[in-house]
Amino acid sequence: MPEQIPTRERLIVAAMGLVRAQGYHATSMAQILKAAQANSGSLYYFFKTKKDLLLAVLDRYTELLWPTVIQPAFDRVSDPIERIFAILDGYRQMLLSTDFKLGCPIGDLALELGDSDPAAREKIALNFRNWCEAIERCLEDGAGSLPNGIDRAAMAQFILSVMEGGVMQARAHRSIEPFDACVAHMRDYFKRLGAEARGGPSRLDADTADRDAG
Amino acid sequence: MPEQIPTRERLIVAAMGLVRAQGYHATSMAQILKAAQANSGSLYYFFKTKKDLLLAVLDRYTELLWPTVIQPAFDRVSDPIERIFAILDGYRQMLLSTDFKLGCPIGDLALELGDSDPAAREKIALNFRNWCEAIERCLEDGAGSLPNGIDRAAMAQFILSVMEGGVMQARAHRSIEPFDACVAHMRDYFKRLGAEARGGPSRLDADTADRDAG
DNA sequence: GTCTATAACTCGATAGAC
DNA sequence: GTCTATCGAGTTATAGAC
Repeated sequence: MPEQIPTRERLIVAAMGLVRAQGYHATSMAQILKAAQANSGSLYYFFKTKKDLLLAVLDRYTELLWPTVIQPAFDRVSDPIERIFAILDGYRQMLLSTDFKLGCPIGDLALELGDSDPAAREKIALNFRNWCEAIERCLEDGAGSLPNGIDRAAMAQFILSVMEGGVMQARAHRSIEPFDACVAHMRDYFKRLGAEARGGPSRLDADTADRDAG
Repeated sequence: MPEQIPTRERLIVAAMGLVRAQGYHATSMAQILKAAQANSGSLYYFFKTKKDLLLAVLDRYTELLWPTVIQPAFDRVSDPIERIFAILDGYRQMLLSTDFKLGCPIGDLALELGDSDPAAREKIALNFRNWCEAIERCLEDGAGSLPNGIDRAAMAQFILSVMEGGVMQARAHRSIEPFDACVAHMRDYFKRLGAEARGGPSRLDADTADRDAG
């Protein structure tokens, strides 16, 4: 972290890294100061409290979502549904490259903080909403592979939940298997949704129609 | 917490409640002592460190899984697949009854602690494994509603991940909607798996067969 | 097993010079 | 904006009497 970078920026980056690796409460201001090579006076010049620094970190994550999580996946893949799986694969690569030490920083904070700080929870929810919006865009662009009238917002929430749960399980077991199982079932689910989209919307809704077809 | 309950037990129960509500690092030994109406000397007579108390709490969760999470759901419902959804509904009721303040205590600790304490992570993983085993039993008993040769362990992992992710999202948004969206999609997925089980395993694997049927 | 007192340290945050 | 020095409270954990 070279010296020409502004102090405020060094503090945010240092806090981001430490909070992500250790959690919020487990990270001390002293650790952040050391990592940022800054002094206590500077930190409290920019941020009134530790909580305010956390809020700045959460704002930074909001800014970083598209350039670091969404856009790289979109650049690699053009098919709208495959873009969703490219985003998921980004998390997979992170799990592997950090030996399961790092997960989703927003998910970590969501569960550690709960509702203890309403402002932080709001920013966490905003990060989740933005993630879902990116997925919704993919679902919209890939509507041809989905049944008509599907609730894309609910589907995006489902995909986010599967990702967060899969990352949690992979870290807890220090194995990529649970995450891969989640993605595989997600793929299977998409396949079945796609089959309905191609075969007509009423087929799977009625058991009799199903038996007639089979 | 009446006085006739042994001190060691009061300490574990107090720690369970506080850690669940606030997290591990945010909970101090002083808080636990006050809640358990015990003194520092007693606590450190039973538990060498704060971490050891946490391990005892995690052991307690292992003991409580069946009597408090699985069995009540099994008692309410007899259909094997519906038992899975009864377990999920237990988490739904908890979210609502606590106004989204409490989630899954194991999931919370999994993300807060990460791999910072290997012994704790192992016990967390054990709790997840036991949860999955209960689900696997349901999948086994309801095998008639599922495609032949489905990987039940992977499916159970998927269901646990969906639950954990759904609980996280519901708490972050202080709304039951994300959780309900997860359950609804899980139901839809089961419906489609059941349709395949009834209609034959090859139907959804081949696009041509699908178009012929529709 | 339980009690009080406290050690030894770290915490978040502040003061005030520069 | 940055520095050093430090405050007061809170932290985990221990000592030693009972």
